[in-house]
Amino acid sequence: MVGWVLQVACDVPVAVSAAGVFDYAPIELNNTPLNLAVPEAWLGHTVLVPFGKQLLVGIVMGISTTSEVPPAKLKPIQAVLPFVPQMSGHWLDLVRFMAKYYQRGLGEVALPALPIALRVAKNFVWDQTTGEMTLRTGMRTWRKWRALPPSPALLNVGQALNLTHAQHVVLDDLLERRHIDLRPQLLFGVTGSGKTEVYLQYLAHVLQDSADGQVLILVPEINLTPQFAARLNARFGMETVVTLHSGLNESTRLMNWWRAASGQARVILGTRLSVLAMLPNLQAIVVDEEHDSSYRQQEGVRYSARDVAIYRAHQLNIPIVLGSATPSLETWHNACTGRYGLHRLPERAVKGAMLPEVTLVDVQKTAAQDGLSEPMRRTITETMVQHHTTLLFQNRRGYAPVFYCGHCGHIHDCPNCAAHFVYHSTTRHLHCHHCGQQERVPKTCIKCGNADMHPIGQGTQRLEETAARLWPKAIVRRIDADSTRKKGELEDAFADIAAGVVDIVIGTQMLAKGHDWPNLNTVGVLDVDSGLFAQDYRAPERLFALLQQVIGRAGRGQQAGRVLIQTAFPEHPMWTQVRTHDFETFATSELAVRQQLGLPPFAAHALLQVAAPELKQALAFAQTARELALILIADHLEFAHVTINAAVPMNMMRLNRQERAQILIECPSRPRLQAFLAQWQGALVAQKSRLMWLIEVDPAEI
DNA sequence: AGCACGCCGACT
DNA sequence: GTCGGCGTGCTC
Repeated sequence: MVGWVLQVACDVPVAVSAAGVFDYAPIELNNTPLNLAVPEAWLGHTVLVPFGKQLLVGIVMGISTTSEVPPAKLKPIQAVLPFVPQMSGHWLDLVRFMAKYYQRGLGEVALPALPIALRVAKNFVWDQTTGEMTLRTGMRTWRKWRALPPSPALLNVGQALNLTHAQHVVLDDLLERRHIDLRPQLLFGVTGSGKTEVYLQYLAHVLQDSADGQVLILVPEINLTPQFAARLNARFGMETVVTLHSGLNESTRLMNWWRAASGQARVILGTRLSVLAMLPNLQAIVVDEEHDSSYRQQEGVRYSARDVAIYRAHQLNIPIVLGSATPSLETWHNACTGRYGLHRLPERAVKGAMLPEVTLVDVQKTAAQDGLSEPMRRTITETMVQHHTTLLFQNRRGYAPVFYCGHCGHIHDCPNCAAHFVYHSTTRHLHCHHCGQQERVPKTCIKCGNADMHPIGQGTQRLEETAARLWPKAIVRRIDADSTRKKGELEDAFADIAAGVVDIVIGTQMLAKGHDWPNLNTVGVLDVDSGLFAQDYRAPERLFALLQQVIGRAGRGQQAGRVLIQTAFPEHPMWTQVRTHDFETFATSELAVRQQLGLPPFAAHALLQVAAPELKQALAFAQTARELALILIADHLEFAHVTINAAVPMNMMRLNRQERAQILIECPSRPRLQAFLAQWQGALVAQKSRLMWLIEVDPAEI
């Protein structure tokens, strides 16, 4: 018997093993130089292990000379996987940190970081002729790439754009600080101020510093910003750059991940999942649009890719740049207090381009017919006459958000969720936007049998219909999640808009991000009033950011842009800062409110979420959890400032036939909250409840 | 989470 | 007589 064991992380829930690792006996295997004499060499290797009746992929997180498990129960590992690069010690530390911070098992964090093809044990097969282990997909491409050295970066400075004075100042400052000031650096630049060019030239310098260094660029959604990838390819070379996002097919994703993890690719452009990629020689990180909610993983481990990126940079002692026109209040607070560096780009980079003029249209005074007020219609017509493009922002897809019986007043709701059905004219069906349920439109009311059924309210489809009716000659394009299901459709629409051939673009927030359309000089904002009064404390922050992004699409070319916002509440204080593009005043007043109420960033939050077929079951478990928490607090002096709120039904109480309840936990000190959560988690696991529950750290919504 | 075992209703 | 429903229990 060998005197030590391998601690292997497998993707099983915390309820199975709080630590998330399982002990296995190492054995001598063919086809691997790993042996029993050098235990440390096994660390970070991806292995195949028997687990119950199944075979799982796991990662060796540690080695130990002792084990809680009786030796007779220890199983031997089955194989060391030959295609997966050995994970670095830094990467293993990152996984340990995340597991601890987000209260999850090591395997739940570590395995989702691998491409799907590598997580499934069945994908690994023994080649009968050679006796070697092979992968079901991607072997040919892998053989092509594996022997290649790190790709050289082209660093074609000839392609670099000329910087404005302000961009120069920021770039020089960032470059100067990159070895001496490793605080995260916030690049606070208005829309159209040329943040991207600053990132590119900054990263070019970082890549010049070392022959095999890597840089990571995080973006919220790659599909919406294909220009970014094209620009990186042009600047650094196709061989140098890889993209990592969930839209890639499995084999491309596998290969791109492998090229990043082996150190071959030098520039990694990716969405939130790429922050977990193994990058053996990472030298700098850029997080573009750092405030964007897409950085939050909503399934599995609920991490914030931005926060993980900041940890990663700190851990490696490398610089990180966060960019935004509307930073998150956490980030802004850190910049104001000096924990982060702050760099400003207050003006647009295109010569003469100004931030657009913003006008409010009071729809209480000027009634909006079919959602469009008279001033809005006139402005659209004027814009068309000038051969420019109007963007109408309607942040609600479908035809109408409510399907209503005029006789009895019944509203048709989704049977699975606590949500109204949305009427879609394209499919002539009622859709649930939460669970995907679709139903035929009932001919008569299901409640009273009357045939007086009609859609109420406005979505993008209805607006598209209205626009086509009011401007029959106009070329109208609707862009939302429904209009762009087919591959390539979105790109085509974007190309048309960029070419300036579209008169009216109608879209949801999909349109708000990152596009540069010089011919677009009018933006109409419809129907955002609900955001002014939402109950979530982050709602004003989100609305302000969204409005700035949308407004920022106007007037990026030579012509001045203009923005019309329809509202029934023109006296609402937020409009003053929206009209003057004054993020700083907005942020200062919001932060004052947060401080007064003891909300983040002045306190740390966590949420216990429980789901069950019946609300009372969910509430009962939450109630038990609350009592366990109160006992912990009573028994531990250090938990005195942890506040446990009442167990309440969640905002979206019912989702997918599951009733949901939650408890909010607040604490002024993050380390204490962490310590509390760890103990509470243990007590909850010990309940052995079969209900679905989880702890979310730093929840986005409460 | 998977995957087994285990004990009760409608079926070739 | 069995096929299969999902309750309960285990996985180094």
